[in-house]
Amino acid sequence: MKDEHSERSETAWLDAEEMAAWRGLVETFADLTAQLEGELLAAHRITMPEYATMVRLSEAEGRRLRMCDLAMQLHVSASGLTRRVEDLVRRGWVRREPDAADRRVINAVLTDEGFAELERAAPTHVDGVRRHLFDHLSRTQVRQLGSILRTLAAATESPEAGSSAR
Amino acid sequence: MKDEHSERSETAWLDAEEMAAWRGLVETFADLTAQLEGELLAAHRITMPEYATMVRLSEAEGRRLRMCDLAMQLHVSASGLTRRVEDLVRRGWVRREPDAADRRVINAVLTDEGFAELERAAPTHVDGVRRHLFDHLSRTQVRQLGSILRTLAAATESPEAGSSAR
DNA sequence: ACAAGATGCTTGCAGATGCAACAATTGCGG
DNA sequence: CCGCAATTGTTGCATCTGCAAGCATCTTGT
Repeated sequence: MKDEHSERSETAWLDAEEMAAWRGLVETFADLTAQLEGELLAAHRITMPEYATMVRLSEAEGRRLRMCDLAMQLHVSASGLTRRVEDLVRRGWVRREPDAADRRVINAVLTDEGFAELERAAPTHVDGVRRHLFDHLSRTQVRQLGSILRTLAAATESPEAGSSAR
Repeated sequence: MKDEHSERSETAWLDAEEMAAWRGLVETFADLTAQLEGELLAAHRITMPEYATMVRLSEAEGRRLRMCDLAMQLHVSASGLTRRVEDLVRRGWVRREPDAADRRVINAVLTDEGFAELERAAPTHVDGVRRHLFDHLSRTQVRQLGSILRTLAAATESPEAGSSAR
């Protein structure tokens, strides 16, 4: 498969439809996140990374997560998370607790203040997502988008056949 | 349409389908860009921002763009672009030329070496996009995605009616 | 039980980026 | 024609992030 575009010097270019879709995706996503980031920052002085961090903690069992698990979920390096949590601790929204079972581990725990802050900020974010994204899409389009994303998620997690390099 | 979630003080939460779509979008896009960035870096020692910069220049009239216009297209600050171009100049891929008509202006010009490098790197990027994105989607899905993105682009650029806050 | 390797976290350092301040140039109103 | 605001770009400073190194702790093989 994919043999018809054996790349000579000429690359297997994306056709017009794919190109437009790709460009649009990058552009749209950039705009969208910039908007959301701006609104959240203006209304609550919270950055998106901070928000995402608190969201993950709020959803975790006991509102707590090991640093390494949290880093994994947030797609950031361990060192990056250390500093981010440092900051959240300084603001009183997160507490650091050593783990009883494994003394290497530090648990990041969302404080009551952090949870309250998150409850205040969430509407801004959710409204932003709705206003900038879903309000413009039909029910059908939302379903289609969901289907597309599920397809991609499935493809990514499975053995990703198709890559010749492994 | 969609009037059932009139937001009172209670936030209009995203329903399960919207929530999944939003999360999936963020997650998928992050994975995708990380992959592409990694592949481009491994194969050509070029970062995505560098690549995007050269692409924009290559598409411009005379392969040149005023710094401010380029910054706009790339969604970066003027200062950020100054440093990025600095680096590309150091690598011989971009040249800086004062503008004859407006002496405040510096034109960033893609050099022949830069263009050649871009021609070498583009296949890696394009293949990545195909492999990680379009190969997993049906023709119909690509069309749907394109349609969704066009809808959003149109909504973003027009007076964005629907926002109660302005 | 012990040594070696794996795992979890932090810290030093470097790179990328934005904002504010600044300099140079242009354009516009009177 | 003059002066002042707007535009264009660069530099200083702060922030965020990742990688590599280092330390502490856990796990595994023998």
